[in-house]
Amino acid sequence: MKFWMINDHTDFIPGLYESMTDQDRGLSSLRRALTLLRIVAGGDPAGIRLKDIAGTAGCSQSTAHRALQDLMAEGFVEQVEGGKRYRPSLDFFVLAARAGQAGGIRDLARPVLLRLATTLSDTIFFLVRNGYDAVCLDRVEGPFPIRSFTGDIGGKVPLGLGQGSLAILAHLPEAEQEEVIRFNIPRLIDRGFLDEAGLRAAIATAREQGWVNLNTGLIPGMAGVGVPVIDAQGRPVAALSVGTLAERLGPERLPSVVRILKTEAMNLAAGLNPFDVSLRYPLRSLSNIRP
Amino acid sequence: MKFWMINDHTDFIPGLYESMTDQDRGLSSLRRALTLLRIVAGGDPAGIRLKDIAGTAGCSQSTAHRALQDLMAEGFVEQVEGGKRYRPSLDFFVLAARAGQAGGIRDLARPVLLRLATTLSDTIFFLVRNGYDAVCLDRVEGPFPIRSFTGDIGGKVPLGLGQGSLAILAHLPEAEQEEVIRFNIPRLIDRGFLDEAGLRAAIATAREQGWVNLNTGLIPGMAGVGVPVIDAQGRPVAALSVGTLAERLGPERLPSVVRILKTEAMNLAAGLNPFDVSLRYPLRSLSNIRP
DNA sequence: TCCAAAATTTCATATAACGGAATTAAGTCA
DNA sequence: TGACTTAATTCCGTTATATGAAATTTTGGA
Repeated sequence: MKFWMINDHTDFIPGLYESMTDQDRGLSSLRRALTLLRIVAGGDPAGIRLKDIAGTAGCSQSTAHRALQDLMAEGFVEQVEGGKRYRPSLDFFVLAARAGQAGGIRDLARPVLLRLATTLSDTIFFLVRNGYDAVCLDRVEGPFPIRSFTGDIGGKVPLGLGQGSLAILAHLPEAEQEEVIRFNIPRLIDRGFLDEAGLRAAIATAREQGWVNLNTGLIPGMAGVGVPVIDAQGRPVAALSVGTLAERLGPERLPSVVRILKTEAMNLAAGLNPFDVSLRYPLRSLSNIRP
Repeated sequence: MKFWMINDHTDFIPGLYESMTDQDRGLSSLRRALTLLRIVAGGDPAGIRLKDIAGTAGCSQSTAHRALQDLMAEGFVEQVEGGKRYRPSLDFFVLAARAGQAGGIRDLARPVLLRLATTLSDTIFFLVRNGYDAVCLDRVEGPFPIRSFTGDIGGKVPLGLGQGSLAILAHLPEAEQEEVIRFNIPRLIDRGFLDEAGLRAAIATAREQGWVNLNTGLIPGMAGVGVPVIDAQGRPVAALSVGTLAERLGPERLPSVVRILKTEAMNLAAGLNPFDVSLRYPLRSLSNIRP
C-alpha cells in the first residue's frame, strides 16, 4: 500500500524534509534519489555529509551512498576535494541553466532588458511566474548595487513580494489570485512583510494603475517599479521591474519610467507566440503542494 | 556482466547519446533516469516527445515514461501545456541556480564584477574552471551588447576559447595544460577557431604577459581582455574578463584596463580561503571521460 | 471525421534496490 | 602523535521494484 506522496517544492530547504520520513515508504527509488539530489543542491554550498543527507531524506546510509555514487557518476553531484561532503556540481548548474529559457522567453526578454537598462540607467529585473512564485530569469545592473528579493538570477519569491512579483499577482484572474493569496499569506508573513490587508490594498492599487511602485524598505532609500507582461490570453506570465534609488523615482521621473516599462512590456508580450503553449504556469503543480 | 560506463559530460547534446544504446545495459535505473533528465534538459526548450527521449536514451518507452512521471512528480521536468512534450521545469532551474555558487566563489566575485563594470563601463565576465571547460558564473553588462563564447550565465566553453578561458588554460601547470590541450584541440577546431599551433602560440603569449588580449572576430570590431584568478596554491581557478569595442582597447587604454583587471583578480584571489577545498577542479572527472 | 502515430497501462519476469551488519576510513581530542 | 569516536563504504540475503513486450487508449494531423 502506497502513500500519496505530497511534496512541497516551495522551498528546497533540507530541514523541511525531516518530518517526511514516514511518507517516504512507497517512493520509487528514483524519487528517493531525486530527493537526495534536491537535498544536496539545496544545502550548504560547502557540501553535506552522507549521514546528514541520509538522515534528512529518511533513508539508510547504504541507500543514500549508492544513489550518490550514481549522481556523481552522472555528474550531478561532486565531492568536495579532500573530504567526503557532497555538493552540487557545476555540470549540474550548466545543465539546468538551459531550463532558465523557460521555453524561449528569456532570449526574447534579453534585448528588452538591455534597452531598458541603457535607457533608464537603472537595474532591470525580469521575472516569470512559476506557480505560487516569481522566478528571476535575468537581470541587468545599473550603476548602483541593488538588493532584490529574488536575489540572483535563479532566485524566487512568493508572488506578492516585490514590485514585479506583485505586478503579476495583481493581474491574475480573480479566482487564481485568491488561491495564490491564501497560499502565500503565511509565506509572506514569514518573511516579515505585509499583512493580508496590506497585501490586498497593494493589489488593488496595482491592478488599478497597472503597475507597482513600492519603496519596500529592503534597503533604505531604495525603491522600484514593476509592470506585468500580459500574454495574448490575458495572463500575466511575467514582469519587468526597475530597482533604483528612491530619489530617482520622484514625481518628475516616475511617470516616464512607468511609461517606458509598459511600452517594453507590450513589446515583449507581442513577441510571445499565442500558440506557444510553453508560457503558462498552471496550478497543476498544486497537486504537489500541501493544501 | 556489466560494462564500465564511460560517459562524456562534455556536451549535453542528446544526439551524442544515440550511439550509447549498447552500453546502457548495466546502468542502474537511477543513472538511466538521470540520462533522461539530461536529455530533456539539453533538448529543445519547447519540449521533446517521449518517443524521442526513449530513443535517444536507448530504453523502452515504458521505462522512459515511468521515469519521466517521477521526474515530473519531483518537479524536475514538466509537460508543455496542451501537449505531451517534456521540458525541464523552472523549479529545476531554481534548484540548480544554487549550484552556481560553486562553493561560494560567486558571491565573492560579485562585488568585484560590479566594481569593474562601474570603473570600466564595459561588460565584465566571471568564469571558473570546470574540468576541460570554463563556465560563465556571472556577468555584468556594459553599455554595448557583447556576444561572448560562453553565451549566458551558465554557458561553458572549452578551455582556450575566449579571453578568460585562455587565461586559465595558459596558467595551468605544464602537464595538466598539455592534457587539456590534447583533449580540447578537436573541440576547438570543431568550433572553427585556432589550430594547435595558433593555440600554443596564444598560450605562450598569455603566460608571458599574464593576461590575454584577443580580437576574436566573433563580432567584428569587438575585443576583450582576460586575466586569471590564481589561488593560494597557484592554481588558475577562475578568470575575469572584459568584452568591449576593439577601439576601446587601443594602446592608450589597454594598459590601464589590464592593470585594473589584475588588481581585482588579486583581490578576489585574496578572498579565497586557502583551506576551502571547494575550489579546485581536479581531473578526477577524467575517469568519466572518453580517453 | 478518420487514421496513423504516440502515449499510457498492464503484466509476468528478472533484476536491482533495500537495510542491517561488518569493515574500513576519516576526524578529533588529548 | 596515538587512541578513540564517528562517519563512510562494502557485503549480503531478501524483497520490492524496474523492466520490455504487447495491449489499449489517447493524440495530433490530414
